[in-house]
Amino acid sequence: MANKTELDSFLNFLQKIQLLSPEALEAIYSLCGLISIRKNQNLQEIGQRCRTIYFVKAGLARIFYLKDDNEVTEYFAFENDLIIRAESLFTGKPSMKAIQALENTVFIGIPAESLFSLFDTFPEIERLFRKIIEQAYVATVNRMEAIQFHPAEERYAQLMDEKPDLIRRISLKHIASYLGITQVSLSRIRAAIR
Amino acid sequence: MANKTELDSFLNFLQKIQLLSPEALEAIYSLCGLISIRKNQNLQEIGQRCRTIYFVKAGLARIFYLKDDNEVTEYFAFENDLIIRAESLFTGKPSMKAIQALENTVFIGIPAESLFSLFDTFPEIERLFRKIIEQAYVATVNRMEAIQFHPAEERYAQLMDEKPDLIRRISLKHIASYLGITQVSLSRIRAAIR
DNA sequence: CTGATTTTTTAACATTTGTAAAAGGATAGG
DNA sequence: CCTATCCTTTTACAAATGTTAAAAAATCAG
Repeated sequence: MANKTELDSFLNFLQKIQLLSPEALEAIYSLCGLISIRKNQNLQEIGQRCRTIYFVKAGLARIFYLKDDNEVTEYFAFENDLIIRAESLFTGKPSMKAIQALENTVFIGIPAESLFSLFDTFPEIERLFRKIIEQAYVATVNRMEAIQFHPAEERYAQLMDEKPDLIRRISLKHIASYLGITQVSLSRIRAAIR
Repeated sequence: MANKTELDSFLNFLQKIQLLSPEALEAIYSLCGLISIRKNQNLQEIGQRCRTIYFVKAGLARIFYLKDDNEVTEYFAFENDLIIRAESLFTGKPSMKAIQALENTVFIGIPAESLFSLFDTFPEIERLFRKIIEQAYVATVNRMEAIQFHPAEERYAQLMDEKPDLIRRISLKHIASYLGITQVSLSRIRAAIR
């Protein structure tokens, strides 16, 4: 198990979403574990049922899946981001998605079942979790809108504007698949705005 | 306020997601109201802050927004579907989206603030709501995947397969915008598979 | 029923994005 | 330092979808 200072960033992250009593914090704390994964290794493989909620303490990771033998990046998680394979966690089905470290990465992991069982004792933890999902839901609806109605060039410009880190730390092929375009197409876009 | 039989379908819908105590059901029941909207009229206008959660008791409705003066349909709600402008409800910002009745429609409405304030007394209602959002979130992630990586023709075929009702009850221009393509493009697709 | 309005289809052309293959750069391990 | 590998760009061409306009079909109101 991790010691308390190692979990500071995570517990702070949670407190900003929903203030928690010392008891609830302690209960969450006691479930947390640290997992280190080397660059390019997978934290979770495709086909596994997702039973853990992760938080990136340091490093960088992504969720990806295979579409016709091509890797498609669904999500990037930087330091202090949650990373959850929700389609599996909420449905109980095996996940068709993998979690991969794009740099040497330290994750904080919480077993989902243990966390969920805290909901009965600590409604405030269920509330925290509800708010997390609400935020993720709104973000996803907005991203869907972008993919549907903004040309790839705009989406690239916006992404670079919001997260200039991406281009420094993530290979362009991953960024392309995240944007829903091919690498060739992204190259063209980059050439056009140069 | 509505009488109990009028709310049966709604309360049944909720019970299937999360079993509720009689007290919790009664608390929800007492907040519900019925609203009838004629075909092509808006239940909620663009620019209003969303403060109500709706359920379609009878009829058919959609959420849409304007993109360069064109109406884009984000969501269709048939009988026994929830219809919520989440981006506004969860953020408190004015909604850029309208709710419109596509047929004469009877909605059940619950003031969101009143419902949310039940969360403190009835954790089971917060749980219900958490599960509703989880389902919506997973559905949205899947839809995003479809839009990103399945050609329009496949998406149309799948939609017709899952909800054959759509084509009978909804105009093709609305379906086209829901699929993220132009009406002309949808016409071509329909001509191709004929 | 009839004319007006709306919806859907068709056509021609432009633009965007994809595919495949090759070349150029960068990087890591020996 | 050198080679092998991976990443990125470029090129040429194909396919999908958008744009505009007009015709055809369906729907609606009087």
